[in-house]
Amino acid sequence: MDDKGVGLPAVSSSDVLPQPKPRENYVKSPCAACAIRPLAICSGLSMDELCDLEAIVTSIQVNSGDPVFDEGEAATRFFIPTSGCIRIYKLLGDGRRQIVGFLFPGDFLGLAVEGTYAYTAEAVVKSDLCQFSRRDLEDLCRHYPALETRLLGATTNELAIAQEHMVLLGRKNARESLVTMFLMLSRRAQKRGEAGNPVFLPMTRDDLGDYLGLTVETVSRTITQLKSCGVIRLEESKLVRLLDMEKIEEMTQGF
Amino acid sequence: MDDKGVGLPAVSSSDVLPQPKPRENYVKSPCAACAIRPLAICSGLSMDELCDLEAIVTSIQVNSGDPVFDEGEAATRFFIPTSGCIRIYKLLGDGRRQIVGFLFPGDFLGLAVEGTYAYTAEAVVKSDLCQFSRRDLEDLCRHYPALETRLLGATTNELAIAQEHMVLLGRKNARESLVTMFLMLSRRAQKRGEAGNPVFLPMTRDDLGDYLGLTVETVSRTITQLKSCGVIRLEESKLVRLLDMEKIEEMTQGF
DNA sequence: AGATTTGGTTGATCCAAGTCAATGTCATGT
DNA sequence: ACATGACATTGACTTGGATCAACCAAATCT
Repeated sequence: MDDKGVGLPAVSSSDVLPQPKPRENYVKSPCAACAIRPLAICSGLSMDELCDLEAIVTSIQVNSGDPVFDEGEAATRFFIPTSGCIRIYKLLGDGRRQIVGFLFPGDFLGLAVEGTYAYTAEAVVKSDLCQFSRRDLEDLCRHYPALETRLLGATTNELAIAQEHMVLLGRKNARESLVTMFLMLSRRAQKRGEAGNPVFLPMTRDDLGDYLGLTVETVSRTITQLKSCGVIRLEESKLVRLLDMEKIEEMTQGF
Repeated sequence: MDDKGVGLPAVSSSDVLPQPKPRENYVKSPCAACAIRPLAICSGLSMDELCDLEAIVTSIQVNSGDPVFDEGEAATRFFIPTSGCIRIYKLLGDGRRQIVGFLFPGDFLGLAVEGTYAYTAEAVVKSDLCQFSRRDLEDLCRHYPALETRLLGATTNELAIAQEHMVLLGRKNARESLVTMFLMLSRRAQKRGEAGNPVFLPMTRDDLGDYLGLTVETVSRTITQLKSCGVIRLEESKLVRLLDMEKIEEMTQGF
């Protein structure tokens, strides 16, 4: 659920939590000064390596609702969000949508199967991303195997999050699912150096539903329910205060 | 869903499909002669590399129902099944179980988060596995970066399968889920050089349910339903003949 | 051969979440 | 200030899959 240092190649989990700097309005910053670098696969690189990385990166900005890439598109680019939030999802033929993940600063985006993206990526809110050409990044991996090790660690981490998500989708009820998601978002925010308690939900109720395998109505009703039994409080529609952590942990683990 | 050549580091998908050799009773074979090597991360290695790999591998056998490792255990070992079938799952506090994957010959097993296994692995049927010490494998990756590239490719592939699984769990109904699973097992069997049409299900109905987020009863009823509408035929209780491929593809894609 | 266990199927009933529909609440533009 | 449209909430009703309970068949044990 929460992202941890990871992988087959032992990645220490010590290099997390940078001093939290404001990172809104980030447009084009040299990697060396990047506030979210300690969170991303580009952490732990030498100055030389960092220069080489800087040489191949460009920065892009996407507005709320804009696509980053579509499922099935040729996977020529690789991204690291530096601000905002990205949703990645897959569609069924009749329009049913399953959101398979939300990405935040320091996560990565763009792994491909058979040369094409396996899902669609869209901005949940206005977001900035570092963009690499896939070829450039492959070349860099060949020079700096440590980069590939970090990539493997990050992918392993994604896989663990995906497995947690499967448990949620397959075996948890609406209450447990929502609470699990709130706790997960809280922990991820903390990893990024943010407060974590009033949990900020950048996405709509509809997005929540499509992430949790529920409908909007059920999401809305279940939030109301969690409020009335004192587990959470809504400070604003998208700002959830976690009140009873004991109960929350318990629900999350399925007791 | 089906496993494809993968990843950021472009892995060709050409080196699949070995001549299908009998691999039951495999006990301790040198890697050079290994029938499933073309399927696994150990494919595409030079003779030198293969020798180094052989030097660190041991072979183990597990009986039906035996554990390979448990969730939370220190992740000291890494495995590649060479025969049989392994289920990996996570449990909730009250015993609810979600199977997050089934592994077949050539797949890999043992990625860790924070140094511990994130799920439990158990044999579905009597199975053989190549076993590596994690440390040895890490060392070998340092010598042969291509090995790590293959590992990244395989992990990326796993992630894509996990995402397909999330769509199934979150957005498909019982009929669609079962059909999707049959098709997936068929395709994976074909990749391994097996026939693929009567699909062999090594696992119990209970396992199917815990993979699909359903109960045994629903699995059983839904199979009966699929039989009576002519989509499949049961040649034996664990041998499913796919009859109407057109309909099957359609159901799988959610139209 | 008979007893026990394990896995699979079927039936009756229930309920959590889905569906359909109305209404509320903002934020934005004119 | 008002119209518009996107998002959120609530209510009434339906339903797919869960639950509870038999029952069956095949494998294993004694």
